[in-house]
Amino acid sequence: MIDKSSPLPIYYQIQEMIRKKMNAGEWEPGDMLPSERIFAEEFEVSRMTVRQAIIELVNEGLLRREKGKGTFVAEKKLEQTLQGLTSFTEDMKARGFEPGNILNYFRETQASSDAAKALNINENAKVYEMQRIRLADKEPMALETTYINANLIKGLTEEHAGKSLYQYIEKELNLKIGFADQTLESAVAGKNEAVLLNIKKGDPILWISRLTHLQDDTPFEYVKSAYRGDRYKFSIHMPRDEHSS
Amino acid sequence: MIDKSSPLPIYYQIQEMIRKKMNAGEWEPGDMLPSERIFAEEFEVSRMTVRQAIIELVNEGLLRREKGKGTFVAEKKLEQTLQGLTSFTEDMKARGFEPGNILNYFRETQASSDAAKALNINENAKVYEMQRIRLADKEPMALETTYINANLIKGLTEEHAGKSLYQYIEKELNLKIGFADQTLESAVAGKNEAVLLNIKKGDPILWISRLTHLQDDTPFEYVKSAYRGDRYKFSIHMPRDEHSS
DNA sequence: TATTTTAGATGGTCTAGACAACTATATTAA
DNA sequence: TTAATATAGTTGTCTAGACCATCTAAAATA
Repeated sequence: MIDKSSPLPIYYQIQEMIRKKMNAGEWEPGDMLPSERIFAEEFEVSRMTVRQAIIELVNEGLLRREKGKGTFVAEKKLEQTLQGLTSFTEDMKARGFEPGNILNYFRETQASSDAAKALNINENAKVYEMQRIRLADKEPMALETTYINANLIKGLTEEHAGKSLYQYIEKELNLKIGFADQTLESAVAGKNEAVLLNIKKGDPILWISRLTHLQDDTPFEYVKSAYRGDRYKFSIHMPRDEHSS
Repeated sequence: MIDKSSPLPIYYQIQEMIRKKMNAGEWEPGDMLPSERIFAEEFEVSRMTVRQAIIELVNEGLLRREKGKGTFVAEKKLEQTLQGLTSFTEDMKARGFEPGNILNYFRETQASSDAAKALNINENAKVYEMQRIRLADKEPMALETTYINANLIKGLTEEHAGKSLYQYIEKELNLKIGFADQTLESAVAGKNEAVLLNIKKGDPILWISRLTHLQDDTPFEYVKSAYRGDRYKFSIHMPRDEHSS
């Protein structure tokens, strides 16, 4: 497993081995890894070398160590980052609301003009399109329309509307999600939004558009959400770099 | 300098020592630090212990190492973060507008109710309060009201309204800026905003509130901005963690 | 039975070296 | 003078231990 004559550092080889086992699902979140001493014995290396491998993975957030207990596979960052930042469900829970959904429609269709532009595809290219009313404590909070590039994300069904789309993409399709760009702008409700959100025409709404990309920068999902201005505030924390004098 | 009998780990003490010297300006960006062996000899500790201190500082971005050459103080990232993210001037330049200001007033007064609440001070505590109309290509873009805790940030004058407040705080007062929390919400313009922003009553506006904190978590600045909904979109990039399987 | 003690396992810190890889400088040979 | 070579100094990697602090579970005790 470990090649001591390789030009690759031993600690690096151990790192890669651990990464692989985690990716293969052999070690799952919460699982305890063999102790440093066991690793050292197994690979016939010094414990410090094992530690060097593990410390880096801990810094990356892949592993978690607890003194006196052991080293564990960390919970997936998946939920913490994009998921946490973009999931309506998580957002509402964090605000103390009970999230809910009403699916207006789910269909496979041709891309509309703005969706095609955002997703960087032709106007007649196939997309999945769905519209949901997002509820918080059973009262409408947002009207959300999602467009997904059907040539990239294949095999999507109405079932996925309720579950985690990102999970499906990463686990089933084995694609890596990269980043998302959002824009926020203020507007007033038109007749359509007013009816669906149970507010009056001319009431303020917050338009949030999200364009989600794969790791290779290909956009695959375009979401337009109209949040009720009377119920929703968008919050953002901007940390200063730790290292700045 | 290093207390081996201290309960604080030696590597941690070395870290703190290095941090202090950098903050004190004794070691400036680009400077080469004493080599690991020199440190080890000076403190009479093992070189591995010195390395543990340095490696963490490198991970934090404070130091930079080059094999065969040495360890150096990294360039600082001052302007990149908060400054870039919160400065109207920078924001407008990036959007291709020519930024401008009209100062409506600057005064030292007692904190209003919501400002006091945000800044976590008494309602009769002294604050600097200023209101500016922010222009983009000579046309109103936002109406901005700023409240600053006058007991924390002393000696502010009308002069500072046009210049960089953060620069003054960090360079002159020697305080460290920590982070900022922003909230965005949609609303419609009242009579006052409509007049000052040259729009109609009932037109959409985007309220952006920012609460800026010092490094010790003390809030010192509260800014309420009303952006014209027809001119302004707020953008945010959400990178996925590099390390996620 | 319930509580306390103890033993064993874990990660956290540290040592006093070693050799490899890389960089810059000084020396030597063409 | 120029090019090749040695040298010294740097970080990178690694060893084979050591002791400490914390946690868990088994064993001893009340």
